[in-house]
Amino acid sequence: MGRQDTEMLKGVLEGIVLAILASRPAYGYEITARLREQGFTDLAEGTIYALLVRIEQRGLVDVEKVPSEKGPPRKVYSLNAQGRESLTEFWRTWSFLVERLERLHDGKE
Amino acid sequence: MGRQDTEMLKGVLEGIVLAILASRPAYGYEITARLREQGFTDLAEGTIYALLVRIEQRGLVDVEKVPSEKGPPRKVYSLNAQGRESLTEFWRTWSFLVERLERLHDGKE
DNA sequence: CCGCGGTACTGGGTGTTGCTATGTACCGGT
DNA sequence: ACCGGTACATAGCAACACCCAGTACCGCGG
Repeated sequence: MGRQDTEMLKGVLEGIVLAILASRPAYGYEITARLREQGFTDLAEGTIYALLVRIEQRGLVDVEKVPSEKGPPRKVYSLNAQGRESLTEFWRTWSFLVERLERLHDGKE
Repeated sequence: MGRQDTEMLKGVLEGIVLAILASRPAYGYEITARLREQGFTDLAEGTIYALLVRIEQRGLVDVEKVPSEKGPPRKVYSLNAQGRESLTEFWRTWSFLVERLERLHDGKE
């Protein structure tokens, strides 16, 4: 992926992470790995950690430190009520965008 | 629209403008007005002008100055070959994103 | 036993982008 | 003569994803 793609991720990536956490709690390293498997091959590791810090500071997630068998303790994030609200809001905005762009793609205006 | 929305526009807005120019040439003031009509109510005027300057510098559009009946001359932008290529690339990335997010929304992973 | 690779998190600095705010300029109607 | 709508330009700001380097913990092979 190139320059344009990384710009397009802005804002969207947060929604993606919230959506992942909505299905079940997860920690940074795991999220990065999963996203890379799912096609975001160039995703930088530091990006996810920074994003997690941000959404934690905004109170969208709860954090629990869990010891790992294979390295330093994991910070497991889980979506709380405010996070679910934010996710709903994200889907609303996302749907709006998708709808607008579909119209543009079909050349309706 | 709020904070999240403006972040989500990043990168996408360029694709939107390219798509608009693909259907027919247009000038900045006109593009801003059209986008506002189509739901991007909070779109700042300066944003479009800055964006047009950028895509011009990257050689994606051709520019022609056309006198207006109601004000200063318009700078009419039209998509050139390179711009069409860039637009195709944009749609490819966009489709990828839409596909990923659809999967997340349907809770498939 | 010691380095090495995999796991896991952290932090500083950079570039791109959209927003805010302000300024310039042209025109017609009152 | 002024005001509002048309039309463009730009300097400064904040947010975000990136790059890069560092820290730390573990098990394994030499």
